[in-house]
Amino acid sequence: MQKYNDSTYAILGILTTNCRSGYEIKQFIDNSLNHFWKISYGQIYPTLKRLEEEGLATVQTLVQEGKPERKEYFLTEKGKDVLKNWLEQPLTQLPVERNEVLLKLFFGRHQTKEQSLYLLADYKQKLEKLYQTYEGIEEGISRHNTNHQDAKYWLFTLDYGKRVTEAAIAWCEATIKEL
Amino acid sequence: MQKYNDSTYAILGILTTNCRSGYEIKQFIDNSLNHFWKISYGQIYPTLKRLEEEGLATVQTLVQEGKPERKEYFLTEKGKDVLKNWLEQPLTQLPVERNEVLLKLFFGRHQTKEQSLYLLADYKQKLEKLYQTYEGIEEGISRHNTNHQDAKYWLFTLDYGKRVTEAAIAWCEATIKEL
DNA sequence: TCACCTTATATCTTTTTGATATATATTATT
DNA sequence: AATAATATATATCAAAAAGATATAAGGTGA
Repeated sequence: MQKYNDSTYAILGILTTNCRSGYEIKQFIDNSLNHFWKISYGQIYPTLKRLEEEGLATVQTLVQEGKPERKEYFLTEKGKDVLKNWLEQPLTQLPVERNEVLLKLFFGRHQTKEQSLYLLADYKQKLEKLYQTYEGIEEGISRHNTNHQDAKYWLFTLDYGKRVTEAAIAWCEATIKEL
Repeated sequence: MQKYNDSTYAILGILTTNCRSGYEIKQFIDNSLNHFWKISYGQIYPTLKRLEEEGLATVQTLVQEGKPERKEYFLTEKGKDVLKNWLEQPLTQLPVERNEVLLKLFFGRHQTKEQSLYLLADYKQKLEKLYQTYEGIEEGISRHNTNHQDAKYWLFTLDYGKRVTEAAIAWCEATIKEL
């Protein structure tokens, strides 16, 4: 069987919700997947094209008045199978993080203490804001989508974001003290 | 002043330690930066070339017998300035994570409960192994490099890794229970 | 001694990102 | 009312980064 990258599977998964066009998929990603999987248009459009070429999805082109034309994609049985199959595989690699703060702190010897402290305080503040964002989304889901079939799983991923962010905030505090 | 990306600054920083060639830099990254900043050869070599072209570093080519020739890079004053200047700037973006497990769990509705449980158990196990790796590196630094000027900062970044990993492990446990 | 693995160095291809393009609709400002 | 700015909707393209492959030598085990 052909091999696809994880972003392709993410798009397959999103097509099981009612997002059909590249634009809609991008919206969905930005709203729901953003904290653990970002995808740009430059990936989405070529991927959709490939899905169609390889029979994992079908397209329908809609000519809309006043708007650019819109291509709607629908999963085929084969597409659903490929998604299911991927879901069954255990993960191949641990998550990768790129952390600019750690990178700067790593070379902290070339900074003054004040600079390092400022760096950490600023980071902490941004993390706290992020945490609040998570809480907001969580509340939104709990309020409006409680009976959505996917809601349960969405909340799990948010909980992950909250816990990890919380740990990072605690690290900031501890490191500020130790500096 | 020219703009550079963060990997360039990472390489500038590494050149302040005694790593001089592309190969050595890669080793250093894999050993010390890996958990928050991965860089491939495909970035390192072009970056070194550019550093030289723009006067941030100088090169010396050594012909070695029995081995490919080796280019050694040395930071110039300008290079040191550019690094210092970057260290002073606050962070521009929060760290980005790509988490395959969350991606799969997000589409958990298409899985059986057993599959999700297995996914989480497997993830948890990998995280625990990672945690142990951090502890190992931490011990190594504490034992051999306590008086290295950079050691303190290296330990901070490791502490971050440990705390965040710990939080992720706790999330696995909680989610397994809730499923 | 041959096959395989590791070290050391570097390049090339594919993926991904980030920026730009186009066209219309809507809202805000002078 | 005219103009400007912003948002929606769609898509492509150039540049950066990751991952795979290349080369050359040395070491190791059967």
